[in-house]
Amino acid sequence: MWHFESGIKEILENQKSVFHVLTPEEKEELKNHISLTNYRKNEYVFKEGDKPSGFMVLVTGKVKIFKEGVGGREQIIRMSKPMGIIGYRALFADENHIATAVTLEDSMIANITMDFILNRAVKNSEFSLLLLRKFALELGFANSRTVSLTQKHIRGRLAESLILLAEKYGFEHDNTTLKVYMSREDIANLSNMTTSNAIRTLSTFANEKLITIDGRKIKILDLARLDRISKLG
Amino acid sequence: MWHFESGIKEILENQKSVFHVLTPEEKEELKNHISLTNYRKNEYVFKEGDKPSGFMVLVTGKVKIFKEGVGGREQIIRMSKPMGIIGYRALFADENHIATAVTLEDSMIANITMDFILNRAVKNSEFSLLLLRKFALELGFANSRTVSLTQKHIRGRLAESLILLAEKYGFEHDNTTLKVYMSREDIANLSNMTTSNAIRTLSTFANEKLITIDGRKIKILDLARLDRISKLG
DNA sequence: CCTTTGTGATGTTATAAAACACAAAAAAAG
DNA sequence: CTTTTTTTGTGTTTTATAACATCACAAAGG
Repeated sequence: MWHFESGIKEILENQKSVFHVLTPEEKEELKNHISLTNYRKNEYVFKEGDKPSGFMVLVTGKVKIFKEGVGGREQIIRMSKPMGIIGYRALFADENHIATAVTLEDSMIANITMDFILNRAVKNSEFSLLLLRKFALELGFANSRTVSLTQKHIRGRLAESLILLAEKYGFEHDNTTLKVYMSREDIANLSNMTTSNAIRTLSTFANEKLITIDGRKIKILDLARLDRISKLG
Repeated sequence: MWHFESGIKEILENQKSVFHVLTPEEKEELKNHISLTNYRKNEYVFKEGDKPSGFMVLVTGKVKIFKEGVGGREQIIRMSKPMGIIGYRALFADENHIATAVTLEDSMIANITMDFILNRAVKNSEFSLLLLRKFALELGFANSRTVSLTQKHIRGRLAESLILLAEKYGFEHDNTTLKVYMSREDIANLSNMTTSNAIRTLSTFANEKLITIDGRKIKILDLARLDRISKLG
């Protein structure tokens, strides 16, 4: 409802936005093809099976993207942070969404018409290359995750998830508290385990002084050792 | 050693080749940036950690692409067939390879310089869009596989792999024999299970008249039921 | 204020699949 | 043709983790 102007500015100028490589003219035109929407915490952005509405950029907030598996079990396949792009896979594959996006906190999301992306942006080869790079990185991430989630043991998977969250969202000013607050269930869905096992293993990690837990507030005490646990499997 | 000319022609003109969308001039120039190499069965095309040598197209043969996981356990993340592109993820991500490619049979592979791709091909927005589409489809596949491999039980995973192989490589003239001959170990590595369990479960499937096995020759007798087993988990 | 609902915590049991062990058969090498 | 190596097949044991069962506590709602 507010901050819309600064949201547009971010999308156009922020170094981390894919659109910052556009020419001034292209940026000007983009303004006519953008709409911004505010979402409250735990709102659906799109659902598995939905027809994609456009190319989306998360302006502020956090979003989880998950797939529904056997017996409704959710697997979080990606976490998005500001200036991250979402829903673009389905657009370029010309398919419906194969995953669901839900906000983790209040968020603002920009929706850019596919028409603009296809008929303007992609004509700019720097933009194309940047998108190709985004896809390549995400594909690499997905492939690595497949191996981790299938082969690592529970401790390794949880350690990897904690490191992932630390790298993605960073820390609060104390430099140890994870700047993301997820339910145990979400942590479990990110790490391919049951909620009970996420809770149990987090407790074990706390006992081992790798982390401290205070509700949803997680402090990383020993990143090096978490890393070893993750790499070991 | 032979068939090189027809190999080039395939790459330029086959509808399934990404390069068929290039203009005649671009195709002409591409000829100066291609090299063709023959590989024998079970040869490495590239290894995890290698610097990518170029954009590759599998002209003839079959290639498996796998990642090494915990304790050296291999996970096959992709199977490639003629006109499939390989090694492109690392190029666009500007990273070293994160997976290893090995031929399943004698194969011919074209290597196109990245210089040509970046400075010529990507300027053609139809080509860019096609590549973006390839990436989008592969990412969707990877995400779906992550969920299948982590959540489905052994029978479901094996059934899914058999269906995958059938869709990818098709059947011999009898319309039932899979047109791909893999070791039990490879089937296991594709399906995230141990070799023993792949062998055992294949035998079970044969007993249930879902398939017949004769060495590495697998006949699919009841695709519908395999599909149900796969979907059920 | 009490009731309901959601989340977190922990112990117990059940089970799917890995790990292990050993043959037999097939393929490759000498 | 024999020997060696690789691949396939099968039974047994072990183990990691899901499933289940409570319980405690906090938050939300009437």
